[in-house]
Order: sequence, then structure tokens, then C-alpha cells
Amino acid sequence: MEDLLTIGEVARRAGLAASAIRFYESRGLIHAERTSSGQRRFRRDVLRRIACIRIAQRVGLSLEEIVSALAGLPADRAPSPEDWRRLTRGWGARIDQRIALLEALRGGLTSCIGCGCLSLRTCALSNPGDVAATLGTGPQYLLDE
Amino acid sequence: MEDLLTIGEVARRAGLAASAIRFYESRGLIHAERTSSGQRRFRRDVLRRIACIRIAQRVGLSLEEIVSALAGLPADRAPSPEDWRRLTRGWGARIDQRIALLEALRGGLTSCIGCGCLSLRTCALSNPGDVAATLGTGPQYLLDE
DNA sequence: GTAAAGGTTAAAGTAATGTTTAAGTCAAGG
DNA sequence: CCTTGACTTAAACATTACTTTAACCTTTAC
Repeated sequence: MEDLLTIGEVARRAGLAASAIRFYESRGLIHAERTSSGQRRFRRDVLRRIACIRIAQRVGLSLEEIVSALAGLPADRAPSPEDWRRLTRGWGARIDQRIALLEALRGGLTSCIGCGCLSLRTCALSNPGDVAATLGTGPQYLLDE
Repeated sequence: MEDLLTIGEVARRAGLAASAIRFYESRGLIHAERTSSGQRRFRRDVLRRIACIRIAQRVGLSLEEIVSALAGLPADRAPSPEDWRRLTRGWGARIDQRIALLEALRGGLTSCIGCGCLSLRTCALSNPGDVAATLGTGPQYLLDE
């Protein structure tokens, strides 16, 4: 057994389908060498890279964004801890941002639940004539990103 | 001007494209009456319904789930505050859940960032031989939902 | 009464993230 | 040798949430 992993091994160890691994390779997220007969062989550090990809997805990055992020890693050598660290720098802030958005949503929901109005700029209970129409942009305040 | 809105008015007031309004109608999320010539006319409370749909999306519900949720609203009369309130009950918990997931992710990230290991079951720095392989399920602990 | 703005439909297209299928190749065990 | 399991590819399909297109009809303003 070489130091290189087959796609099946990678799939099992990463908890993904082999098709996903191929897909990631096709999108440039991971790299594979080939045997003389054309089979993929992955270096061990691909596992960490995949773990990293899955986490990045949960952070909210698209695969395309992840490609760019991973571009900062060295292609030739296995990434060092510092490489990984640099990569994930900023992800915390991104998570915090998403949490903040959800908390704002939650707050709006809670404050509106008392009257059942759900997000109209001015509570509809106190705004039966739909005055918001004259305000321009409509019932959006809880919807803005 | 009737008490009913055209699709253009609804679109402008809801901040959506007319195509989205049509799409929502086709999926049973909203209802429209028709003029004798076949044009859609919407009751005013469709605006609140749409606001509600957009919020539900941000809560993380799929349109299909939203259809079921909205099924609890009366079809004949404009929903009462209590109707809306009943509808959104449970959404807060759902948001809290998502926040909790993100916070767990954030925590894992922070605790792992010190060594740059990123989610390997046992930090790879202290696990150079990839011992996790022998543990069965692979580098998943930060990835579980 | 005519032009512009706005409405109608069905069907196809888009984007993201993969999975499935079909048809075939390769390596190991009996 | 031959079967079995794992691998290969390109292309099609799946899902969600819409948008775009094409061809056509209605309403509104002048």
C-alpha cells in the first residue's frame, strides 16, 4: 500500500460519495495524481483539504469562493498549520455575521409576534390602510440583507 | 381603483419580480382572483403573506415547507393577527437551532485555529500518521449536522 | 384610435451542488 | 481463465428557486 489513497478510500474517510470527490476535483478544489492506467491517487493531505472545504461550506462560502480561498495554499507541498490558519482567518467573522443576521431576524420576529404583524414596516395592526405603500419601498425592513 | 392589486403593484410593493409572484401562485403559496380578461388581481393581504414567505425563507424553510405552514391560514378571510401568530410559532426555535449550529462551528473553529488542524477528530498535529483512519468514521466531528 | 405600458401562457434556461447512468477498463483472488 | 469489485468517462438527471423568452392580449394615456 502506497502513501496515496484511492478515490474509494478518500470517499470513505471523508464521508462523501466518490462522485462528490470527482466533482470537487473537476472544479479544482482538490488535486489527484494518476496511475499509469488512469486511476486517481490522492495525497493524504487531501483529507484535510476536504474537511476544510466542508467547513467552509458551513461557514457559508460557495464552492467558487472556496476555490479562491484554497488558492492561497501551496500546491507543491502539504500545507503547514500556518497555511491552514491563514486560510481560515476571517471565517470566524463571517460566522459571527451570519449569527448576527439570524439574531436580528429572531428579534424582529419576537417583537412582532405580539401583534402578529410580521415585518410590515409599520405594524399593520396600526396601519390598516396600508400606509406603507406611500413610503416607497414596501414591507421590507425585516427582509433586507 | 379597486381594492385589488395587479401583479405589478404586488411586485413593486413586495420588492419582488412579477415572475416571482407568478411562481409563488403556481406553487400555491399565494392566491389570485382573475378579471374577466384573465388578469390576476390580488387581495391586499397577499402582501403580508409574501412578507411572511420571505421571512420563512430566511428562517430556513423551503417553499414546500412554507406551503404546508401557510395551509394553516384561512383561505376565505384575511388572516387575523392570531392566525399569523400561530403560523410563526416555532420559527424562533428554528432560528435558535441554526444559531446554535453556527456557534458550535465557531467554537470548533476557534479551538482548532490554534493548531491549524481544522476539524480532524484528533488534531492532525498530534496525529501525523492519520490515526483517525482507524477510528472508523473519519474526520467528521465538525461536520455533523 | 393608436402607441406604450403592462398583463397572459408554456416552455426553456440558470445557478449551485451534486448523483446517476451507461459503457467500458483494471487488478486481485480462486 | 474468469469473476468480482473498484475504477474510468461523458452526459444526463435531480433539486430549489426563480428568470427569460416568445408570442400574444389588455388597459391606459394622449
